[in-house]
Amino acid sequence: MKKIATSTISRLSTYYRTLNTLLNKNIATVSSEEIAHINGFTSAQVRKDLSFFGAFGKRGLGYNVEKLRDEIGKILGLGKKWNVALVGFGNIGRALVDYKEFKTQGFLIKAIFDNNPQKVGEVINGIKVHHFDDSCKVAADEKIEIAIIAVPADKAQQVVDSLIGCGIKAYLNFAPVTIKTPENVRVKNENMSIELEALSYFLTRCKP
Amino acid sequence: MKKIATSTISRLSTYYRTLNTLLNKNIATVSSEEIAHINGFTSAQVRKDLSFFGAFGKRGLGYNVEKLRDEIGKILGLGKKWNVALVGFGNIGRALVDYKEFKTQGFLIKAIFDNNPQKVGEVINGIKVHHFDDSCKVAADEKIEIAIIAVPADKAQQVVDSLIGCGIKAYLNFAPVTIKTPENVRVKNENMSIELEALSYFLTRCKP
DNA sequence: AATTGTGAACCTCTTCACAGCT
DNA sequence: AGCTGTGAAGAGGTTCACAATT
Repeated sequence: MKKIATSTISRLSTYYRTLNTLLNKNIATVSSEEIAHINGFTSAQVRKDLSFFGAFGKRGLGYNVEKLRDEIGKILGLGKKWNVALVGFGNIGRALVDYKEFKTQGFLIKAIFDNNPQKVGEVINGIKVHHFDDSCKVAADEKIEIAIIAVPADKAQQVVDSLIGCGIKAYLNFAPVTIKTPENVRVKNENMSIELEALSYFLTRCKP
Repeated sequence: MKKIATSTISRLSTYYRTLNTLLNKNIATVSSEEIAHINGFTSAQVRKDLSFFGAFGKRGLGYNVEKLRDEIGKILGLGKKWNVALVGFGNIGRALVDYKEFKTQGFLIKAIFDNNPQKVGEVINGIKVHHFDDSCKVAADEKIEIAIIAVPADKAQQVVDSLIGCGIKAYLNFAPVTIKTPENVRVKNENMSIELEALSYFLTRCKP
């Protein structure tokens, strides 16, 4: 299969969200120009992104909002529910358990792992906190496909190494370190400090 | 000034973190090859990124860890403390108040804003929750330079519009919407669902 | 001998511009 | 007439490869 840029995939997510919003407003048809304008892209970019996966519009008319939403959902694999494990039940971890957006997009946290004996056994929103030693067994039982890494930076690599051994191939990493994985494993980073530092750079360089 | 790619800036943040780690291990000198290897980049990339800002190494020897760390810190504007406001005191907001990494990188949350009267007046880690109506006054008093947006998606744009009116020019946005701003204002997005959807795409497309 | 700093080559992503449908 | 879909052109970012330096 042709390789698709990660920037294209991330824009598809944005289009998906936009189309859902339009659908809630009972708007039936939309042009690439409108989708672009809402999100600050160009219309050519929108059409090009979609063209990698097929021809979903009608020339002269635009796109059917619901149909395009569903097509993008299919591309992104959002038709199914994904079983997610949360690793690390500190501040970030606790916030993520309550983050509504995950559930609405079909990402269901099915298990929580932590090493702290005081936390093990706790139940939040019906989700049980397990000791990390049991992660492989629980991951298999719950058919976990994605792990969210919310452990301290110096533990992140070993946690991921261990979970790769349990067969988990996709990670959302909140720890501020680069995690090394084999080719067939994917890590996405959510690094809040890096974004803040980009703002710091901007404010420092771009004084009025 | 020459325009620098945002990817370069984000890698500089990574180098900065790497150099701090090396410094803690009392390592005095490092090569571009080593920095690259730790983070999964190429050595040419590391040298090119640095070259936009100056010549910090010694040919044949490499870079002095502490000196390079300080130079990158200077580039990113990390020499000073940044005063940050947190807008929205829900799940995400509460987690961010306790997020240690912000403080260690010099980003100090000085004020919290929320509309909920039950939350207004609350004090966390010595930080007071103010009503959003008072945001301009408090932002001025606390010399706020950066705002973290942790409000629901449908409120994010109006919150930012209002804060731009108070003179805040840099935003870290956790709401899953595209925020429109004038040229001289910068928004960085921290969109966890987009990253998860990229993992969903990967798992769907790249089956073994 | 080792490693930097950098122009040039290369590759990837974005935008243009227009033929082709509706 | 209006808007999509797309090859080609353009812009931007990354890697190469080597002269310069310690």
